[in-house]
Amino acid sequence: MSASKYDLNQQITVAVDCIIFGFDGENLKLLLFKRKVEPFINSWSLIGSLIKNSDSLDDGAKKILYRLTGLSDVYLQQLKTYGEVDRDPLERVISVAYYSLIRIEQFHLDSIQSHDAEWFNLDEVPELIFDHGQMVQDAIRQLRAQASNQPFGVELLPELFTLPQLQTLYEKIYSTEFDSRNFRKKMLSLGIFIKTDKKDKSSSKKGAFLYKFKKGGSASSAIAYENFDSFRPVVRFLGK
Amino acid sequence: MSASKYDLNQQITVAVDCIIFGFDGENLKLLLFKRKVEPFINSWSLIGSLIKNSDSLDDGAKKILYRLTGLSDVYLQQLKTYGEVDRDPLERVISVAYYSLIRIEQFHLDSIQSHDAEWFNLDEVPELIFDHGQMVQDAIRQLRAQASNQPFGVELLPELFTLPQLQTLYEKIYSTEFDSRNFRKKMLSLGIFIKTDKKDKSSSKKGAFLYKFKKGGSASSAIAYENFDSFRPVVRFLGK
DNA sequence: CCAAAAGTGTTAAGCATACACCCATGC
DNA sequence: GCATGGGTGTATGCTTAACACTTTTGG
Repeated sequence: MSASKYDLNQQITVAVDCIIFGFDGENLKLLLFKRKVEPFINSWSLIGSLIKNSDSLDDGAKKILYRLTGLSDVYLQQLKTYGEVDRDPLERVISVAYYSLIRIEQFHLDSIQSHDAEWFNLDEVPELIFDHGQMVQDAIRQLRAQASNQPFGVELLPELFTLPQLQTLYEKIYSTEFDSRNFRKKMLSLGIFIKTDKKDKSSSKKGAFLYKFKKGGSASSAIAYENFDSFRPVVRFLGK
Repeated sequence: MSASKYDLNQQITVAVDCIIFGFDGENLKLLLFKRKVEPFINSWSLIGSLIKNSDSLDDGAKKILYRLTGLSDVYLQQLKTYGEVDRDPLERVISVAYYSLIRIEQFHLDSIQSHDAEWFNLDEVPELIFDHGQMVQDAIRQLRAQASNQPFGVELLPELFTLPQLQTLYEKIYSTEFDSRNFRKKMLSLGIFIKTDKKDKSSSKKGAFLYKFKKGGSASSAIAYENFDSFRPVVRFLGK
C-alpha cells in the first residue's frame, strides 16, 4: 500500500490489547500469554497484537483474541486507547484496549493451554510489560462501574447458575462481601432472572436452585444488559 | 523516520477529534469548524487532525484543539476510538475522540471566531462528516453518565455561579426539567458549594445568590469531581 | 403595584441496610 | 444427628419525589 495521502511523515503503529477477565464460579481471573516477539519476548503480556489494514478495530480485536487464545464469540468492549509516545521502547505504538468478562469453561481451558496462555488469579498477576498493568487497573475500575449500573451475567455465568454463584461473582468484582438476604432481594427485584426447578448440589447438600436469564437481555453482550434503567444502580449496598 | 520495525506493511493513520461542549449560562452548545482539507473540504467537522509522531494522544489532542480554535487549558477526556476501515474514504484512518465541557466566555468567542470555528446549539447541529455525528451522540451519552455520578462544574461555570444557572446546565444536559426545590436540596446536600453574599441580578429583579466551588475538587478537571462517592448518584430524580 | 424569578418546607413512598433463624440434605 | 450451605422476613432510617406559596425588587 502506498504512503498516507494525508501525511507522508506520520509513522504510528496501531495495536490492540485484550484484558480478558474470567470467572470459574469461584474466582475472578485474568488471561495472559507469553509474548512472542522482541522486545520482552517471553514476558507476560495481555493478549495483543498489531491490527491489519483490512480489519476494523473491533474485528481486529476479535481476530487477535482468537488467534492467540482460540477464544471466539467473546463480546469485547472497548476500554481506552493508550498513546504515550514511549510506551513501547521499540517504536511508536498506540494500543486500543478491549476488555471482557467470560466464564471459564473446560472448552476454554483446553484451547487456552494449547496457545500458551494462562489464567491468573487477580491477586497473583505477574509483572506485565509496557503499560499493561495500568490497563488492567483501568479495566477493573470500568468493570466495577459497569457492574454497579447494569446487571450482567449472560455469557458470563453458565446458562444455569445459582444465586450464591452470582453473589460470589459480584463479591470478587468488588473485593467485598454482601449480605445474602439483601443481595438476593435486590437481584430478584430486577426481574431479569427466571427460577428453574432444578438444583445444583455441587457445593452443598441441600442444593441451590438454578436460575437463568430472561430473554431480551442483550444476547451479544457479556457485560451490558440492554434496556435497563441505568439510573437505578444494581449494587449500592456495600455493607455486610 | 524509517518504516515500522514490527510490521512493515501496516499503514494506518491516526487522528484525534475533539467534541467540545460549551455552556453559556443558558444553552448547551457544540463547537465545530470548517474542514480545511479534502475530502469534504469546508464541511462542518469536529475539531480534529492527525497527530504527530512526537505527541502522545493526550498532548496531541490538546495541541490540535489549540491550533484549530485557540482554546487552551481545556481538560479533555478520552471518549472512544473509532476504527471502522472505511470511515474515511480517502485512506485508513482511526480517530481517537476526546470530549470536554467548558463554559463559553468572551475570550473563547473571539478566539474561536478568528479560527473559523463556531458554536452550534445542540439541536441545530448541521450534518457532520464521516462518523462525527456518532461521536457526538456517544459523547452526550457519556456526559450524562458522568453527570449522574459525579457533580461537576469547576471550569465549566463561571467562578461564581447561581443555583438557577447550575440547574439550567443539568437540565440542558439531560434535556429535561427538574423541580427547583428538590434540585437545590440535592445539590446543597453534596457539601461542595459555598454560598457567597453576592447576588447576580442579571436574570431577575430579586437576584440570585452566587455560589462557588469548595476547594479540593479536582482543579484539573472540568468534568470529574475527585474523591466523590461514585455510588451515590447526583441526579436520579427526573420528575418535575 | 405587579410581573418575574428566587427561595423555602413537608409529606409519602420506596429503597438500602442491618440483623437471626429455619430448612434440606449427605454423611 | 449434625454440619454445611441455602433460603427467608422485618424493622429502621435515609433518599427521592411530589407538591404551593412567599419574598424581593426593578420597572
